[in-house]
Amino acid sequence: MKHHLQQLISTALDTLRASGALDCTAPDSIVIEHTRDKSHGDFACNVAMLLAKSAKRKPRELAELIVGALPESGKVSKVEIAGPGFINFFMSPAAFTTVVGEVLERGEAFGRSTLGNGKRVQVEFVSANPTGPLHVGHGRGAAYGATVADLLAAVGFQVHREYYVNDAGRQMDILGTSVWLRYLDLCGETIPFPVNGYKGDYVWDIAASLHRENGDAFRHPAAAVFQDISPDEPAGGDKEIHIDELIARAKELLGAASYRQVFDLGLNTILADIKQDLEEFGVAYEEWYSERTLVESGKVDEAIKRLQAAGHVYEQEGALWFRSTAFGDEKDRVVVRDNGVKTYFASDIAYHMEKLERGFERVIDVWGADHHGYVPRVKAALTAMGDDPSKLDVLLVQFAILYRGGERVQMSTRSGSFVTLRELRDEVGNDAARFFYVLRKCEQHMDFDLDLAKSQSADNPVYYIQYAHARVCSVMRQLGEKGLSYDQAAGLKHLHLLTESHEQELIQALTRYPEVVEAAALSHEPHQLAHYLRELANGLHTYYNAHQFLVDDSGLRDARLALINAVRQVIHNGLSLLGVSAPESM
RNA sequence: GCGCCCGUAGUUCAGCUGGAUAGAAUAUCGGUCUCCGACACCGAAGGUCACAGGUUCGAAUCCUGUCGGGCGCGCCA
Repeated sequence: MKHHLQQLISTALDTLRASGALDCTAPDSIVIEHTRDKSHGDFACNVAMLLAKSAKRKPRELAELIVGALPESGKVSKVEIAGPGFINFFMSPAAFTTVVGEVLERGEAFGRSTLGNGKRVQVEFVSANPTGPLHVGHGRGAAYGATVADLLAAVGFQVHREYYVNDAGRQMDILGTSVWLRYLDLCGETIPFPVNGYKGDYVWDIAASLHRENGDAFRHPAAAVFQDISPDEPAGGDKEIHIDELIARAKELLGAASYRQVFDLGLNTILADIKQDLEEFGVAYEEWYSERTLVESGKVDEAIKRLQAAGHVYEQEGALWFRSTAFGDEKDRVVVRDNGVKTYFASDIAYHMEKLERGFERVIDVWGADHHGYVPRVKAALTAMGDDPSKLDVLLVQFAILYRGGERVQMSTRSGSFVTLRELRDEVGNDAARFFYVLRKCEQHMDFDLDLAKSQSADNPVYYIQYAHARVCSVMRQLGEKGLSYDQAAGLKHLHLLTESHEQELIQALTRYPEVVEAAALSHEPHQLAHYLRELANGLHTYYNAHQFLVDDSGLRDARLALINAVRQVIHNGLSLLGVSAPESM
């Protein structure tokens, strides 16, 4: 509908310019808005006010010209000029009612479009280090990223969902070493566990399975493990040095092959858990991209060479630095440490370089907001290598704060007392979790009320929307029980009988759905869809309370049932994009 | 100290990227089932859009400053 009006205005402007009646610059885009007040018609356009200056005309005068040049349209019943120069469109009722048939005919495809033209977009999200189970912070990134990806796919982009697996690097070494130390403990050694080690119960579990399958094969006396190791923090030492020395000792005592075996058990166990967790959450990926593969394929060295060749790398104090300040970063960044180890940032540069090499026209990263400081340096690296940094969109997701019984749930990664995504899903269910996570703009700090999310009451927006869907299904069941029939084709022929204001409002809401999906996708704002669905559900409940659907007049009955079935379909489609189920009864 | 995000009804949040009288939900108060599911509906009340300037036909929205909250500023990942 909006697109249709844009066409009309655009044609009118072309006509005026061609005839010389108007001399002005072309507008960047023609904005058609839904009016807030129905006395202003159904849609309004502000183009006359925007062009007034360059056309050197008064807005209202310009509006007159445009309206005079508008081509005929069967969908428009009246056009008015109002206020400072708004062009208000009143649509004919028939322009809206055709949507009912469209929804029923297209079914699950209604709302989908080819707007994206098959352009390849990569969406990378979650990408949590496989050093432990996902927690509720990752959950928001998962729900948000999955929904953004699904929305983009719905409007015609070819979407590649990807999880970057940090299976190389120091944190993973710390995990592997933690597993080994717990294993030694299970072997009967007395092990003072490092402050910087991973202390979660899952590390014990992995160590236990290592011990179960290998007996004492990896056992070394505690004395040998800790001989000449610098003291840990409680003993007055540096916890970072302490853990690094323990990692080196593990590699030395175990040898490369055994160390890798312990390391991989930890990695694979946790990664399998993460994959299962996400799958149960309705989050699927096209690819799990391994950092280790990236390193082993030589991509990291290649990226550093490219920076070097471009003259943006220098050596200082034994380390290799990338001059990111030349591209707007706050300070230069190390890519190779003085001990020869490449930094995480180095693989990140290589990873993003490689993403663009794969030919994606858009690359979207969903990051936790605590990583916002990394945006300038990654973009700087792309610029330095001669890539186009504007192809990369980094979407920052704020953390959610959980509330239970009105009290803030305390979480601390340090003490290991974080709430896992799995615990959240078990407590409130997948549907509520998916919905609540995307109910707010991603850059908004969010309060997640656990009690509300699990309450099966009107207060809970998930149940409210799902109930609207179930309610339509229930009416259709009643239809059969009462021995009445429903003829969809006849219903579509009698849509003109739907003259009640509730019916008109519902029909107009249906016409908005494709616009909402499009806007939500392009602006990466799933909350727009969530809010829309709530309004649509409200429209249905209101209608239900005001009118009887199963009336004796078969024409009217068919028309009403066609309408509510169309509403049911749109609720189903919308919830499905959000990863939420649409039950037939509750 | 510097940088990024945020500040809208008692509370949680929208506000279609600068438009017409700032909207929902929730909480509070008052109504509605002999009726397709009351897991619902209707109504009332609730605001100096943090504050102060500026930009223009027009600002919650854009620019500057102040105040308040969150996060980030490693040869960690």
